[in-house]
Amino acid sequence: MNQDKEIIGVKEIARRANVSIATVDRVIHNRTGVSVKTRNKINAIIQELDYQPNILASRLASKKTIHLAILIPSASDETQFWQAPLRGIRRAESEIKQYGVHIDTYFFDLNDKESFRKQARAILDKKVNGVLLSPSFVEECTEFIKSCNQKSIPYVFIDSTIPHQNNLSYIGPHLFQSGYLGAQLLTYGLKGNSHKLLIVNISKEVDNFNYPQIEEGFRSFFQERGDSNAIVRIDIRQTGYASVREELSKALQQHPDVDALFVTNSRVSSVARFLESQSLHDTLLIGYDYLPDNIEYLKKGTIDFLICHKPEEQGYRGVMALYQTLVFSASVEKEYFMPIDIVTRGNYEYYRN
Amino acid sequence: MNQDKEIIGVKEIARRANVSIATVDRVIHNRTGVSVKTRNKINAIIQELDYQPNILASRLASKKTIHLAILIPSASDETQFWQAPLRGIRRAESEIKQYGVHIDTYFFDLNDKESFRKQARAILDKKVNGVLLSPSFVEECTEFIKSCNQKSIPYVFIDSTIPHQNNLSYIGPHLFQSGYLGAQLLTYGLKGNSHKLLIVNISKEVDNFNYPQIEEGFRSFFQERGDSNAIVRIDIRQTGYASVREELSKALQQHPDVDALFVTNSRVSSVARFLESQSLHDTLLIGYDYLPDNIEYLKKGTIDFLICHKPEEQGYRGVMALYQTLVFSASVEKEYFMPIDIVTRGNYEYYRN
DNA sequence: TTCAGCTTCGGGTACGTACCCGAAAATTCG
DNA sequence: CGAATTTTCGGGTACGTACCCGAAGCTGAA
Repeated sequence: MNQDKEIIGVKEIARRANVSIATVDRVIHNRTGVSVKTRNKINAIIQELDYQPNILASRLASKKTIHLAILIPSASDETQFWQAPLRGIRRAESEIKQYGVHIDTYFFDLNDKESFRKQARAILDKKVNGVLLSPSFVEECTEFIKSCNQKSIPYVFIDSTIPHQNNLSYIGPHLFQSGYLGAQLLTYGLKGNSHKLLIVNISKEVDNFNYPQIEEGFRSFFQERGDSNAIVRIDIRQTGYASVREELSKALQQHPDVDALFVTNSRVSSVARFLESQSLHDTLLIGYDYLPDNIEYLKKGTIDFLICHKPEEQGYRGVMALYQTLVFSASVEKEYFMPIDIVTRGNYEYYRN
Repeated sequence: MNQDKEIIGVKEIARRANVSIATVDRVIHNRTGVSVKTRNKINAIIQELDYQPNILASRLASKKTIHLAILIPSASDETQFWQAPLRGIRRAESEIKQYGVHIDTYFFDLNDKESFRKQARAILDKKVNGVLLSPSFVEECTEFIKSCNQKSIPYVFIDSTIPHQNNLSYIGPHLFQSGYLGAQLLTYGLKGNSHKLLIVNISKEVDNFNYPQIEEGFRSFFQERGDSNAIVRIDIRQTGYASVREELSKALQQHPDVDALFVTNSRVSSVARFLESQSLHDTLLIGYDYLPDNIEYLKKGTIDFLICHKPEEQGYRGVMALYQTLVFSASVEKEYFMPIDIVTRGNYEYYRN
């Protein structure tokens, strides 16, 4: 009804401060060449008027383009997980490329630490204004971000994190809580409180921050309740199906009375395949990520629940976080935890990554 | 690495066509005053160069503002549900108001059809370029959108829909599937397949498209499985707690062996309150929406699951859909189904509406 | 032929901000 | 005290598009 407040711009600020537009501009961009007195006066007016710069005009007038580098694992046959963050990154790119943002993507091999190092070096060789990366290898990554710190290049972690670093933001799951939820879902499906549960960890990496946190959350749920469940854990270091089958066979021979399995990552489809081959239809199975293979077993009922942390949105938000800080100097939450989504047969059709 | 194609603009088109920028502009906007010959020549060049207008410059130079009207229920004490869509609308507004979009919000009372009519008329009296509305009252809404059709004003439905209308888009849940999921979650928590289930519908409205769809989905799950559950349904037409208590008491006296309750909307907290007062802690309870009252009972374990359709995002997307079509003539999906989210004690902390 | 009326088109300014360049004022130094 | 710096500031142009205004050119009627 009422047209609220007039939109005001640098011109109005300049008029009120009795200075030129150029001076106001200098203050806004924290450039040098303004006396303290003038600067304060202008800042006061900006505060008072709650000035919001016109992004359109700003980006239009600015000639410089912003260069962002992305450093993530390539999506392999083994797990297509990283396709999703990449989709989110592409989506962000197409939204902001007309605003003068350019994105270069660098992939590394999750089985090859050296490839990470190499790509990291390649990024440092180019002039880059910000980096979005998955800190998959702790040591190599620490080295890389040391250089970024020196050059004052902001960087954002997605999917996993390294604690106590100078990263602009971490965008990803709260893994402890995610494991906790997995335990709750299993419990809900199992009557009584003395069961045998199997945690399955299929991964080449040993020195990883992630899985321990998930497992901790998982166990803590039962501790809180004082349940007398027996929880067994197995590690499978070779990710191919053959080795998964072998290790699982062994484990189930040793513990034939397992009621439920909890797989700590997206390779749950391998486990589902095994369970199906053994006609173990009543065993509960929970794992991670909205991947085609997993969804197939979800549909059939072999997998009961998938937990998912919106990987596509992680990519999207990661890029946007860099964009926001670099273009608007906007502040960003240091830790942005993704929702812990539950995907099941009844809602997978409408799930959005 | 390589700087792809040069970005070309109207200036370049004008140069190639040997005309002025103004003429190119006329062609782009289908304005009159250009000879057929010139028009064709320019169009050919636009095609050839795959010209993409610079949105920044375009919006900056254009003086006209777009007026959007929002027509949604006011958030009452009874249910704060509509606060969430409103938040999303405000968020969208703050993003695009600098692009020359103005939003006016009109609230109506869910207990008063006349208030809907009145606000609808108010909207039609003003010059409006697009409308976002919740079609809560079928008859009144049908009348309203008839006028919109006549005036060629695009309109978007959120949260619920009226089938076979000329709406630009529907943004909201797939209700059938949502009820289906509710049934699946109950089943997962109940061993065996012969239980007594109670569907609770607390609402003043009778002629509503929504609840029947949810119930249909709910029942269809058990039909598929061939379960022999007994499903009872009660309708509570007064939404205050007193009447909820009374009706539920009656129902539970008649059916003392109820194992689980499914509440078809956000008033599940009233039911939880009743169950708690009766110390019925083992009865499963599922309902809708991420509201403070509901979350309290979720934490305590009285409510087992809440199903949620991202109401905030519905508001946000609704506004953006109108913006996209009106500003960029972008096409929009006629039906955009929201995810059917499962909120429970283990993940409510990180849920995002 | 002249002039009114119409069609077709180009010049030029504006949108709000970024930033170059040079001028004026303040400061330092010999 | 004058000159050389340095600091502080304003004018003005550019970004790519929208759109006003008026100038040609053309048509047809008197």
